[in-house]
Amino acid sequence: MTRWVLHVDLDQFLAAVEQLRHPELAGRPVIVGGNGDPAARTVVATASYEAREYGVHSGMPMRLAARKCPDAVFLPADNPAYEAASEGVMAVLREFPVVVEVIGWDEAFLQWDGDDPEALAREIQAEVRTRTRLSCAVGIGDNTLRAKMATGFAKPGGVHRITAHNWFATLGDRPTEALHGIGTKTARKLAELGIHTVTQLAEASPTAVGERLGPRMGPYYVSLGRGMGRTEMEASPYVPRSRSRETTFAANLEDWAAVLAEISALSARVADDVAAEGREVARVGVKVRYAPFLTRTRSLTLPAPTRDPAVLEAAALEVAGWFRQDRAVRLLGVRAEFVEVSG
DNA sequence: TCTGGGGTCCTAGGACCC
DNA sequence: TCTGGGGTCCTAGGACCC
Repeated sequence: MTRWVLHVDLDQFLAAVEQLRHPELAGRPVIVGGNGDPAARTVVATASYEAREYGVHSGMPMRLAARKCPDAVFLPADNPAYEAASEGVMAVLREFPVVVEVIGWDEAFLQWDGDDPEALAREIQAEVRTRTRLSCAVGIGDNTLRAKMATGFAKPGGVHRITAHNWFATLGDRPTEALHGIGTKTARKLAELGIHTVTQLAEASPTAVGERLGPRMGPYYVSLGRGMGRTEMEASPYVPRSRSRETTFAANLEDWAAVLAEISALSARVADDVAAEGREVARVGVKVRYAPFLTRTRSLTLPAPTRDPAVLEAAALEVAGWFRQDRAVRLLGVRAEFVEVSG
């Protein structure tokens, strides 16, 4: 028996859910994001495979997506529907003799001790398809990172295995940015240290990288290069650290009174979320994005933890008062940080 | 190409205390 | 009178991910 980690990743999840409940959209380019307005100031959440053929992908500005694929069907994001679909999939996964750690609507890690992980992966794919009509890719690894990286080779709908045996053969020559956890900024800093590939990162000195990228992050990045990851999954339900609400306005706010009105509205929504959570808030933060794209955040530790909506609103308004008020505002956000729970 | 919304964790500096 | 080193909390910002 060997310990395996399986990474289950649903294919084009949001678009797939929409195509299932609107069968006439099957086979058509579907783009989900924002309020469904292709001219809105937002980005693509998920594009169906048909839309991807036009060069549309997640994170792309919606207007650009509309230009690339004008005949696509544009749909607003319907989060409750995706949450429900996700629950259905996770319930199927939990019926297998595995430890399931949910890491997003469309992703989960599975911990399994056994001998034929490919067979298990195929069974899971078949069962998920039968019960939910959704298709998924499964990455197999000897830890979370390798399983997650394997999924990239399994999409769409396939199975792929990466372990210590083929880690460097598969990824050694790839740029560091290919690794889950390394983005553009970090890749650039690593390049300044002469580290361009996964193999170079694996062979780098953790201390030297730490001097440039931080005492914890430096050694962590080197461990990513070596393909290190967790082998124990956490099945206990996720406990959020914070709740936030934010809005980008179709037209910038020029008037500070309007800003304050929005802050009040956002804090009311956050207070509702907090109440649903049944927990107390320790800190309140406000985010302001000015035009063209300058973002500032300020926050405040409350004198005493609370879930009182009036106190949360007063705190948000106080923090909002610390910002400069003479520039057009593109986005506002309010965030509540919960009192830490121990254990 | 004019860049969402909802999150997490890390870093670094300053305040404050012993 | 001047100075130390360590620990903890607070805060703003950065980076990354789905």
